[in-house]
Amino acid sequence: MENNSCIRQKADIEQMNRCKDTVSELNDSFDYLANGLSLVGNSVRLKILYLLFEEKRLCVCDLSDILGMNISAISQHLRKMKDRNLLETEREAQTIFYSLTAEYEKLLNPFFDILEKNKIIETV
Amino acid sequence: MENNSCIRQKADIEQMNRCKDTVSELNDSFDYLANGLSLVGNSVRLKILYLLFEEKRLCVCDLSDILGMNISAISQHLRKMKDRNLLETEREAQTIFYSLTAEYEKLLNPFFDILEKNKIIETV
DNA sequence: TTCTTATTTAAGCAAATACTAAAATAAATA
DNA sequence: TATTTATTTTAGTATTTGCTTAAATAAGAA
Repeated sequence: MENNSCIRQKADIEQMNRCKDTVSELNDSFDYLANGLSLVGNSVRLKILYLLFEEKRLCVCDLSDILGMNISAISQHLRKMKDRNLLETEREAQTIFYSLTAEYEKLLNPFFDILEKNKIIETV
Repeated sequence: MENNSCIRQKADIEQMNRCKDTVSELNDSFDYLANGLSLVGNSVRLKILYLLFEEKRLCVCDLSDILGMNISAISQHLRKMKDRNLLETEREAQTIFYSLTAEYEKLLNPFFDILEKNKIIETV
């Protein structure tokens, strides 16, 4: 981090300051949002989220079977998403069902739409 | 991957098969979308995307100055996003300006809205 | 209480990611 | 043509992430 003296001759000082203000103001929001999006930006977790969107609720064991992956690996993905409030759980005897939180169901809808559209295209 | 014999007694076989079909049908779409979202799910890149949303276009050097980061680091982030079509470039003499592609400007709008709302809240 | 079923947690490792530093490209100007 | 300015690329390294294996919880059934 020595090389940030690169300021162009033509650089718009006012613009630079406006941008720096935005970044420092929103710094925590950027971190928080990026962390949430990084959870969605993994194909195993995206599959889990989409399956929960379609099926409403599933348990670790279902997901392990569907995705052909170790239960422990799935459980660790679910935990991360629950910790960040993308998912919630309800227990039914020994079985713990995971589902999308209302907030993220809504937020992720545009992406689920994209996937749904692709499904139709690929089915034709 | 030995432990996926966990199928619950109560598991809904029809549901499992439906889910497996969805996953195998959409497999490439999941990978592609997750890869795109993983790019957005990094706070440095999210900042870059939001700044480009607000300012329309910026060069590596501007971003390096605004974010207080090495030009090389920023350049590598920009390249990844350009490769995946989140960003496009236009050259003006020696300076290369980056901007959001129309597609991602639209797709990321709900997230930019969240950030904008936080900005107002934090400013009050 | 012991056994089974469903799930989580902890430890360890391999692969992926982000950053630094240095060298390479590329256009404009002297 | 040589120099400056703007940017990219390459190589190396440290951190993070995702998965495996094994041990730990937790609830219901024998």
